[in-house]
Amino acid sequence: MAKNLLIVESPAKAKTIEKILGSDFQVKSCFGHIRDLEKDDMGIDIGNNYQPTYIVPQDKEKIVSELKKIARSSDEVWLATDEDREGEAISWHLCEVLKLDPLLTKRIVFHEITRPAIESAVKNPRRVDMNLVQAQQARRILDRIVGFELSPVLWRKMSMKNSLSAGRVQSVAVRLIVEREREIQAFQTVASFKLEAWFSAADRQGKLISFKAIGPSRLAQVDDAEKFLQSCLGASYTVQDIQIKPSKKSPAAPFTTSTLQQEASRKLGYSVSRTMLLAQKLYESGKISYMRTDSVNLSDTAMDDICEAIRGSYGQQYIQQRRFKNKNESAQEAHEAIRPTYMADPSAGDADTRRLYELIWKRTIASQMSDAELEKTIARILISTNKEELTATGEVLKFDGFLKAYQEEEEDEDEGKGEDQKEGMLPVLTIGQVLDFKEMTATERFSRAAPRYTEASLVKKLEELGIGRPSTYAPTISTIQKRNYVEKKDREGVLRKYRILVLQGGKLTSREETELTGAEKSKLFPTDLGILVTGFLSEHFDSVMDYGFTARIEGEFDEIASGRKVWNRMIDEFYQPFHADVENTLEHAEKVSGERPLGNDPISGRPMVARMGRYGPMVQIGIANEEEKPRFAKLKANQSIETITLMEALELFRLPRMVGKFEDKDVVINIGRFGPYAQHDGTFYSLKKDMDPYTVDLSTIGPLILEKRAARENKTIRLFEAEKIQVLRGPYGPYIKQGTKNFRIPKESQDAAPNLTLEDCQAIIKKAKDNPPKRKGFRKTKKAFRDQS
DNA sequence: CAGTGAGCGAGCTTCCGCTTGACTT
Repeated sequence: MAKNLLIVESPAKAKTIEKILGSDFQVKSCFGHIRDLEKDDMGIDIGNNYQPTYIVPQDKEKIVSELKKIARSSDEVWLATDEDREGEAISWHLCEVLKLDPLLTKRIVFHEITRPAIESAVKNPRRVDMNLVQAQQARRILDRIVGFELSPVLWRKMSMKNSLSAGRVQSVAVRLIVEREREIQAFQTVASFKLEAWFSAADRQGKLISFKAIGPSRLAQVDDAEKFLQSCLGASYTVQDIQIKPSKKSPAAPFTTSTLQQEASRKLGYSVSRTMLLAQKLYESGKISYMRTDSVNLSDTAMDDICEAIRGSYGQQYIQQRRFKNKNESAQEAHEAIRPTYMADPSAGDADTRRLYELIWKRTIASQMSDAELEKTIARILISTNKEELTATGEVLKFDGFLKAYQEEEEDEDEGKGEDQKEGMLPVLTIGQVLDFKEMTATERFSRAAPRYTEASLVKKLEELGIGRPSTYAPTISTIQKRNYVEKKDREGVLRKYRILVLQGGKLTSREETELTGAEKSKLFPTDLGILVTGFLSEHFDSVMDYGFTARIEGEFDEIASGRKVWNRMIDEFYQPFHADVENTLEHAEKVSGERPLGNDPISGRPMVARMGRYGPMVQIGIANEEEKPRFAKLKANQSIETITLMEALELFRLPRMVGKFEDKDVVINIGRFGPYAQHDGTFYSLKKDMDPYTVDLSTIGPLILEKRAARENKTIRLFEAEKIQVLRGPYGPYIKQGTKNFRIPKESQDAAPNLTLEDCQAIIKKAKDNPPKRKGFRKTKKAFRDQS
């Protein structure tokens, strides 16, 4: 038995550290937080200075009892959780659970898993920092209060039934998307004309190449553009001035969680959750350092390793060591940047994992490489017939530097960027040279609204605002989609006409062309629900919904951490006004349904509205209390309460729809809880994605019925009719169905499913009933509790 | 599980931040 027990958060780290520390230490991991606030009564005694009640969640009981056991038989327990607010709190909870005195227990920290870092940490133990622990406790309690007081307000005041939620992070994330959408809707496109002239001249080898010069400024009206081109009729063009400017580009810092998610999205098209899943695999197999980090720092050993790799792959002249500073104020820097464990390690795993590894490898190596050196040439060209001048710009790469390994992907955030930037080489020009003119064009261009967020650009924005942490970006993005506040969608673009005026061969002509605009891929759109909930929360809880709220309270947490503020006083200052808003809203706010009048139904003359119903967005004909009952119809997936027209709404009432007879029985089409379906002979058949319930006919439904019927028969492996027992093929392999209940077949019998006898099946069912599956979650539900007693 | 949408009221839901597997019908 080892004398010392050392506890870290992550099991993968535990293994590495144990190797470094040798036989004196047994290193175990606690898998993150081991206690959390109880859920009943929020786990906070509001009237008693916000005293928290902590419990060990059910899924942590096992690890806690194991740690207790080992701690008892060890001489000394060392706490080596991460060096940030959460890590400090985990250490304190470990003290509480393992009955250690936080004032006496050794607490050590390191930011990198290297032998020198760990050996020096062990030589310099400190104690648990109770101020920091209290700052974490304040953070935890505030988040619980916000979440558990706001969510119930939504349950009461919103007109839909699903389990709505609100929180400090998720509600602001949704707000960003809702407001971006508003901006885009309100955006007024402005057209202008961009001037470009084409010339040709000889390059160094004497070969003629053509190059472009751009006009002095954009012209607002087509008349202005025409006038300008006209004024250039018969002009000659002379090089007036040439400027040569050296410039350089520097590599980006190594990856943090947020920048990795952004680049993997831009370069590889991965969702943030996919990136994190693959990164986790790489981390667990020892390929990369820890993947949830906000630090751009690299350890000294890593820097040496990287320089060695640069020397080997590119040569000494490509090395330029750099230390990057974090621009982010909210960063806690408990870990290193994300980097390969060993630069010499080749990539491995499946294609997707490999691509992510290579991205990390290249970004890491580039971060320690030389600047790229460029030479920019700017030539001013005079027009003889007017006072304007044109500018031709060329860029030449003198030394590639880090660009040899890695180039950061451009972001398409701002409008107009990119178009004028693709600069190539200019031919050799001399001052006074008269250029060979080919043509001049004025092309109509349009201003663009800010782009919709992608998952990754939303993460970037949240990080800038200091909202959320590396471990929560991906889960937050999932939550707001799962709650149906936000949808990730593609949108087809529309064709738009634009004009081009051309001056060529002494003649001015004009033509019209079309381009695709507004096409979107994997962008985040707010749903009607998201819009409605955000509007409600912003109206009644503006302080929490403020983009600066998190930054402000983080400042207060810092004051608690430095001992200048008492945690429960800070909570009280927040809680009093916040709770008053909650009470006030519960008492006075109207129920919200987002109702929007559409006009009158031309047949019945009754009023029609679009609004949020209990089961989602819908349109309604008539009013509830009238003699004739109202009629209802659900909105289609791509429609919204804010934009649906009377005509579109009337269309929706064409369901349910009889499309004819199949095998002498009626076929009726409708939309139900689980989407569009056909009903035939008492059986339901879900329509496929490409089948439109409003237009589909018997020629599509007939084959669908036959196909689903065949699939159903194919699903049955064995059938014991008398006992109502079936062996069926399911998405997770074969399973047994008795009446309406399903039973899992043990792994060892799965291959033998086609040969299972009735007795085999009954044995499996009996065994399953005797050993009910364990419930997951923090505590047993009340229902499960009742059922037991 | 598949024609809901009012209102009543039982019983339910809900947060953020640390960590990984367990396990699905």
